[in-house]
Amino acid sequence: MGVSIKDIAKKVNRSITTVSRALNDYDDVSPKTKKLILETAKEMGYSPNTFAQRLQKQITETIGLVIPTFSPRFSDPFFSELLAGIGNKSADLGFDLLVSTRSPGLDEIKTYKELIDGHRVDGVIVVRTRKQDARIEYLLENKFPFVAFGRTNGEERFSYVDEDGYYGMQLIADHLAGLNHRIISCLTPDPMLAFSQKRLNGLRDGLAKSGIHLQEKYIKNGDLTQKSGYELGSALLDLKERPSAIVACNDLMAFGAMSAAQERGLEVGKDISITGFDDIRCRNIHIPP
Amino acid sequence: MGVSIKDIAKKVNRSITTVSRALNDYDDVSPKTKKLILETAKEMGYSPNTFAQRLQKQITETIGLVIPTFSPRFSDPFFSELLAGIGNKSADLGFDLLVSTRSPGLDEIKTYKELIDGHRVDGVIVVRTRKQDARIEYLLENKFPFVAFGRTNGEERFSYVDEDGYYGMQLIADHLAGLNHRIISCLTPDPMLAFSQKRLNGLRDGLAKSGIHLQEKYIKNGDLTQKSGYELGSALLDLKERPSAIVACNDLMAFGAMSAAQERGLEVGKDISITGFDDIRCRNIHIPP
DNA sequence: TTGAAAGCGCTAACAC
DNA sequence: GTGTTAGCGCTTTCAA
Repeated sequence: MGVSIKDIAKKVNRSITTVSRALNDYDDVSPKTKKLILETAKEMGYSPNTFAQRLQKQITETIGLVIPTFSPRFSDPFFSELLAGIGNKSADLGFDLLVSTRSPGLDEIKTYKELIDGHRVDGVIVVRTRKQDARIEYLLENKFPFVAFGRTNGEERFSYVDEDGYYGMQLIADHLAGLNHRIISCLTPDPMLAFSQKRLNGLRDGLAKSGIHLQEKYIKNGDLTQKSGYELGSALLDLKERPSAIVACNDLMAFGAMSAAQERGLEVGKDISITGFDDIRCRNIHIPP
Repeated sequence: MGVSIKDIAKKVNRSITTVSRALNDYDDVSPKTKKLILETAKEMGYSPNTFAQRLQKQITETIGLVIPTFSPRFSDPFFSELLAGIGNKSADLGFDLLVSTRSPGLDEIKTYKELIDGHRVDGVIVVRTRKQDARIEYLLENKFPFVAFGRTNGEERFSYVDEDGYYGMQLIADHLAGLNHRIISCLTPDPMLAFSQKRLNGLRDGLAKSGIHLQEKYIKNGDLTQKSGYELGSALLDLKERPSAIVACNDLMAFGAMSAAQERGLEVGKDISITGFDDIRCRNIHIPP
């Protein structure tokens, strides 16, 4: 094990109390002693035992993040950036980030239980909020601090960060209506995800304002991957009555749909309109001519 | 705070020692007492304070993972799957996974220092090994347990998990030579990455066996992204003497190069050969006709 | 300005 | 089989 305040205390001939105070920059330590202690500490390569500190202070300085892995959304660049953002900010604030990856279901809830009951984290971040979210129910029941990325279905009993998918989709609807599209299709994610319905509703309502009806058969559920976008896009484009616009609920599916269109000799942006949602980095290479 | 063994001890009228022993399933506790204690514990919703346990046992049951974020390799599906694999396995083994995201450089090393000196982790996983790797030097110097994903430059002073990129590229070289390609190009990642050189050497040596010389001007450094593959691929395809094959060091760059080829009216798999490396999931949608 | 002592929740020698 | 005691490394009253 490493150097402890006890070792420092012995070396400088002071009590561990004084050492602790000096180290924590209390002002009831003489400048001289403080200086001596600080120097000795550095010299001896001291660094505090996190667990001892946390046990004593009864806090963890740790944020929990359980990543749901069931759909490949996990490997979405959007998600990676989210993780990087959370990771960097946590580190900057001096918080540890405790990450688990679990598939939705019992194991997932069990992981939350362990984090909470074992006092391992001060709070958690819930990502990929679902319409009916067992994780959130559990946290709410246990009055445990958390922030969700995405709202659940209209409820606001907790803190969240979210984008306005409903409004965003309306903008898209307006844009497409302005381009005189009549048959418009939509690629949605797993309907269980909270943002799925919001975006779909936004599109539906937005189109309705322009007198366009979004037909059920032109709505396809995918899993947010490029592959899914390609497959569903292909299916849509092979319909007798082909849609003239494809609205994808995320960028990755939009890319997939673009591939499908190109494969059929369609020029994206001219013969067909395809929209995404996220603004991920690699979009540039897919900008239509 | 939650229930402690003290609370249980009081309730069942036993010493905390006995409670601790019962909870840890020692066999010097009478079955009756053990049963009573276990039931009471469950009833009271007891779960051990992880920090107290760790402080006492002097272990952390935690693995550290510092993700380098400087290049977008981070949002590579390949990398996401790696993370999911590490995350799931850690959880299964009862280990916490402490994740930081830092750009290579001083902050990164500082983060390692903090993890190690603060006794926060039992060991770390080093990912995206570099040819000259300050992280590994630091860990080696401090004799701290770690495993690297990828070897450094030929050295084997530590444990690692790695693929045989040299051999893999030779297979590719053989394949391309068999297709009678003469001008072959290569898209590499940042040369600072350990696997970069291995793969390039494998390709170079493999081609040499078939009497093909891999020319320097046909080797382009990118950053492993699709965008990078697109840009470098475009540059290569716009050369007067256009290569008939593009060997990308990862799948994402290969996809980018494919887009570049398609944009120029080339049919991938017929007019030009393009190879990747990784076997990421979404590859399917890019299978040439 | 400093130190002694208690205690965070737990485990583990050592007695009885 | 059970309890007493010490101690992991640290912070924080309370006295001096």
